[in-house]
Amino acid sequence: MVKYFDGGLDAVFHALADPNRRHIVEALSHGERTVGEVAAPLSISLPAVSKHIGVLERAGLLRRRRDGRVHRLRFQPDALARGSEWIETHRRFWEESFDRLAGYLEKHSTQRPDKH
Amino acid sequence: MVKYFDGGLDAVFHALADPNRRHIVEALSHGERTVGEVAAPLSISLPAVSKHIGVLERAGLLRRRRDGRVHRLRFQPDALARGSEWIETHRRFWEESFDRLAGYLEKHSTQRPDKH
DNA sequence: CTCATATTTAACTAGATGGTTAAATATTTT
DNA sequence: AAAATATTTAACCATCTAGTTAAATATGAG
Repeated sequence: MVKYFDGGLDAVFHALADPNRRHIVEALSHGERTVGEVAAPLSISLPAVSKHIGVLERAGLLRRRRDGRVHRLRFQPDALARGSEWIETHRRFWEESFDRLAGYLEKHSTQRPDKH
Repeated sequence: MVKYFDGGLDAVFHALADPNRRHIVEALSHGERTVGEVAAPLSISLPAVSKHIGVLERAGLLRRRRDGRVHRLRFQPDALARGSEWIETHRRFWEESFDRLAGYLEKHSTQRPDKH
């Protein structure tokens, strides 16, 4: 199996593919929160939240700081930026293709372009 | 049964969390491709590719057009835009928090803000 | 009609995921 | 020291995933 290194995009997108985990990221996007604070509005058990936090942590989306008996979680925007970059790169490719087609159509406005 | 069936964020991010599927999206970002063309560079069986295409299709990331015995696949950037929007929204929240903190520090430059 | 090509569907499998409850660990409070 | 609080780890389970090979479907070509 040809598994190429992709800079953690698998982990980042996988982490974002769950509504509870996105909810956690949303909570952290407003500031630092403890595990309990982040867990409160979710309708799952604390161990389940703990696992979700682990997934986000391994994906690089949050950082944990132990403060006494609470763990304070902090959003880590760089990992999110990596996901965003991949998406924007491919949206841009598409838009450029679209622009090239538009340009072609402008020059050859009476005929439709070949399919390839 | 298939878990990620609609074009929601779960489905979009889940679809992007696999390198083979991202490779397919990359191929399509350069233009329309058939199933066979998209499958050629991947080191997995055709049925496996067919399933990946189904995942991308259900996530709204591509559209299929039957043309004789080939299926032509077209990238669908709107779904990607939805993923991007979620990411950018939360990066923005974070940056705004950061800006507010910066503004606070500017006004109260001799003291550090409370951790709260 | 028959053969070849393009793609999907079916049936199966090993391993991952997301949830649970119960127990363990670490720290603060009394 | 004992009790309370915050969080993780362990053990378990049902379902989902990503892959496989073999068979089915649909269309095109000779």
